Amino acid sequence: MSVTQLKKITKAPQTLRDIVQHRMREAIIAGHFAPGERLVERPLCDQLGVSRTVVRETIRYLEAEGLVEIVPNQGPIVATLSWDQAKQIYDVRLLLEGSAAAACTVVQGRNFGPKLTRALNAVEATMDDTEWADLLQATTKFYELIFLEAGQTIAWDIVQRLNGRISRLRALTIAARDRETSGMSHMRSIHDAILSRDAATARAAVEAHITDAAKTARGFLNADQPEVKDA
Amino acid sequence: MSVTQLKKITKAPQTLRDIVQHRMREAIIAGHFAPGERLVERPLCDQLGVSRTVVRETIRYLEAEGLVEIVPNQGPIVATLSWDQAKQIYDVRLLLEGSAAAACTVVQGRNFGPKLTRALNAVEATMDDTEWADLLQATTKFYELIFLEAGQTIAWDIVQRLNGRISRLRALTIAARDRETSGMSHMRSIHDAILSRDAATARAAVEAHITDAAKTARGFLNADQPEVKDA
DNA sequence: TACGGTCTTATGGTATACCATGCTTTGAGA
DNA sequence: TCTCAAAGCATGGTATACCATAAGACCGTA
Repeated sequence: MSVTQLKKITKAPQTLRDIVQHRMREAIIAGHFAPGERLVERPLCDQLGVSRTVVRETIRYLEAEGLVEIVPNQGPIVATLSWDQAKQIYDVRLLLEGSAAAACTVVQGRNFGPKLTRALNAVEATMDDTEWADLLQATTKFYELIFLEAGQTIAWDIVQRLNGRISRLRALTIAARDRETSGMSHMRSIHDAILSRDAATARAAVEAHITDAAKTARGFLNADQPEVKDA
Repeated sequence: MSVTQLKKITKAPQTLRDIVQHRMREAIIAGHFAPGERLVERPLCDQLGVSRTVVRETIRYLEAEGLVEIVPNQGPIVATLSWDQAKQIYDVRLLLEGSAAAACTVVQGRNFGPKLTRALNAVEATMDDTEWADLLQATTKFYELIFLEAGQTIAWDIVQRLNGRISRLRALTIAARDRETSGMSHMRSIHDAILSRDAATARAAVEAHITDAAKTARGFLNADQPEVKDA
């Protein structure tokens, strides 16, 4: 391949901001920062080895993403998550992912089936991993395939952003192994329904998957912070 | 009310960033900047009378919102909108707004009816205004009531953000007066269905409203930029 | 005249120093 | 021990200097 030359020309203009953004997002999602924890600029600069400008811009971006909140006269903190918010997020995912799966049954191309099957197998393969991040990534890839095949890139962006906000919950639900087996069976149902082009069943399977995850998550979140956030 | 005292204590910690952010967002949404137009930092600093830092952070935020795109090695431009993207946005709105209206039929409080009626009347009142922004705002308020009553604040955030990205289209569709009357009748249907707690009809009315708007928008966008954006 | 290489310039990107403000904490005095 | 003031700290905000790069102008040569 002459990709080498092309790569050189189209060389990744990955800016420092992008790297820092990615790193911080990952750090928050991975739970490296606790929710509510303050994100003090200058220490972050030291840790990351970049200037304040970069950190500040990154924080702005993550604020817009909902991963970071700004406390007036105090600065940025890692966004906290109430059960009410989490429930709303699961509700939106229910709509978007259900719709994507249904659309996918109609518009899927001829080589989509094998790809989806491979993705499902990848999920199953990571099931026994000790590293929960791998399973999370495999699951993400599975859904990404569905959204992209349905041509719903914007909805996928929204879902990904929402997933970032409930990443801690997702990690917790994954840690619950008993749920995983049911999660796996749900995903198999989704896979089968899509390949047999059964829109209604596909949507139902997705909704079952998410409802199940939400139910598991609720237990954790209620135990975590039982107090109700006022309006 | 002792609001005065409270106001003083809780005095708006509105930072410069917030102001600039708001101003620029409004400017883009109002069409003051053309899509694809470059947002050169230093001139913006001069125009707004602020430093580059503020402008840059604002641009990061708007980038995350999807209002601004970054062209590698060139800098930020006002986001462009292809018909495919617009269609996706209308599709997501279809799901979220339909769902909100349906939920609203169930959970609405006793004083919600009058409020919704007032909002509907406000829309009708602005119908003859020359200023399209007023009608847009009244329409927004109408839907906001529905989302908040349904307790779907996150979905409302998403819809608002999406609306920002298709603001030009919304302005154009509003300029088409013939659509407005039908839009008004659609909103009246939504209003009536919600108040009579008829979920299915409410959802259908919302979907009719959006589908209609999308159809009108399509004409404008196809005329605007017929070329297809490559993947 | 046309082509190609170099130089300038404008812009994005980064780093750093500085000031004002508002918490928070700590310490001194009552 | 309690209270209040002052100092420290973190942030918001600003200005500026520096580098890299991309685009365009300019000039020299064929």
